[in-house]
Amino acid sequence: MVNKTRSPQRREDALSRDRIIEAAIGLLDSTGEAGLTFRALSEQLATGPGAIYWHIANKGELLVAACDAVIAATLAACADGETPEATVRALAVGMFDAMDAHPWIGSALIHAAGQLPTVRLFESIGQQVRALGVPQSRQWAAVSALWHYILGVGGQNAANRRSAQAREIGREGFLGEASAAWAALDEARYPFTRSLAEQLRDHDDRADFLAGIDLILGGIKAQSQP
Amino acid sequence: MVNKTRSPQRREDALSRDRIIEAAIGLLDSTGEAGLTFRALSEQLATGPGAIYWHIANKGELLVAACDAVIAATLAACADGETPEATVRALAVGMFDAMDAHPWIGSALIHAAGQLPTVRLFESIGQQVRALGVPQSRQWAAVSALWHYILGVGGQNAANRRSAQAREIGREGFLGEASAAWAALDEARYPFTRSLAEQLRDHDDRADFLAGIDLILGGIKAQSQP
DNA sequence: ACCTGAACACCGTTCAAGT
DNA sequence: ACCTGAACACCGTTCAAGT
Repeated sequence: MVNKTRSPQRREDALSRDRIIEAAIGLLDSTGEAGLTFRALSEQLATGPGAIYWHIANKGELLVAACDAVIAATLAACADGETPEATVRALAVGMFDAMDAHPWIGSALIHAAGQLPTVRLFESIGQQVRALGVPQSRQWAAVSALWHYILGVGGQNAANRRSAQAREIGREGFLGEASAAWAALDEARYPFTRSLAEQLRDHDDRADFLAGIDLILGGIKAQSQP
Repeated sequence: MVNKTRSPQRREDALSRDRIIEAAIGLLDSTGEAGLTFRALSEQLATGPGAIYWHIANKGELLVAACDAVIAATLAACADGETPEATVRALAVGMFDAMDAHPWIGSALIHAAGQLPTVRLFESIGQQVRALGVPQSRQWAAVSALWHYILGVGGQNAANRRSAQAREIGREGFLGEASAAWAALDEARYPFTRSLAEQLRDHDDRADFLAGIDLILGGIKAQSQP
């Protein structure tokens, strides 16, 4: 009759690392990076700010843990494609959608350099690059290009979101303003940017992201068979 | 005898937007992003924290302005190469070195989404992509890929620097630890990352960065002549 | 016009004290 | 073992008061 497993029978509402991370993700999603404070978090968990420190060392660790929970779930949900290329695309799209649903992931990933969530992602990309048949000596460059590109897009999208949110305009309003600003640039100094003003307003983030992935995949292929 | 230009004859040590930005850059370089506070800055300028607000709206604007000063100087110093490809490489290397000398630039650029410094960089890349002969319909994707890649590397390098600085180990110490961590990963779950542990320790950031640029340039060329 | 510096409303984090 | 919440040492920003 004695329960040998030492799973403690806690009150339903007991604090735990996982419950804290879950609440942190919710707070980050709903109020953005600036909205995650130990006071707001502890209020949501019906406790004091100090309680959280029993389970988590500091805010940095909390952010990395929240990021890792999302990344792990995202990578696990990415189905393998028919070809390595298709799998890379599925992985990239999965990451894009995760960063779109959780705009704080981009900057969290950058701050988590070298830690668990980045290793997960690096490994997933690396396995597919291997599967593509890229020779050893060029694997590093190939993974690095895909990796930095994905992080760059994530960071940029997150910044755009934050900017739009701060000024209480939606995606359309943000793109409209940015497009107008580009159109108003000095023709002599900014001819290229100016010419893309319209394209900026109408572009599709997701499709453009994938186009970039394909471009890099094309570069990888071109290197292998010159 | 009357001086019609209204350039005021200020005391040498009068505050100005430019002097504030200059001091901010110095503080960011020497103490990192966390070291830039209005108190530290005003102390360095021998004034009170409130004085700065007469010249600059808030901290965000200060960071963008500091970033813009560095970017403008960097782009101006990039010499044109013999070919568009060479110019893209010169531009990329210039940005890499700037981000290496001022590790805070990476995250500042990401936060400055859509503002002056990013427009400058976008324009510079765009003009070279045009010069490469990329057709209109593919210019956006090409610029976007280079752009996000450069930002991604900048953000990542900045994070690595900050991490190394926080733990008071140098670049070698940081890479040594990271390499050891990769080598200690579970072979079954992280075969790719594990296999690159040694390469991580010995790699050359700058050369790898350029390899990525070349890979993307290769992808752009491959798209144009399939 | 430009600067001063105290004051306000926040932070992350610590820690004695409780259960 | 786990939680409480007051307290500490900071922030960015404001603003009456000065020159």
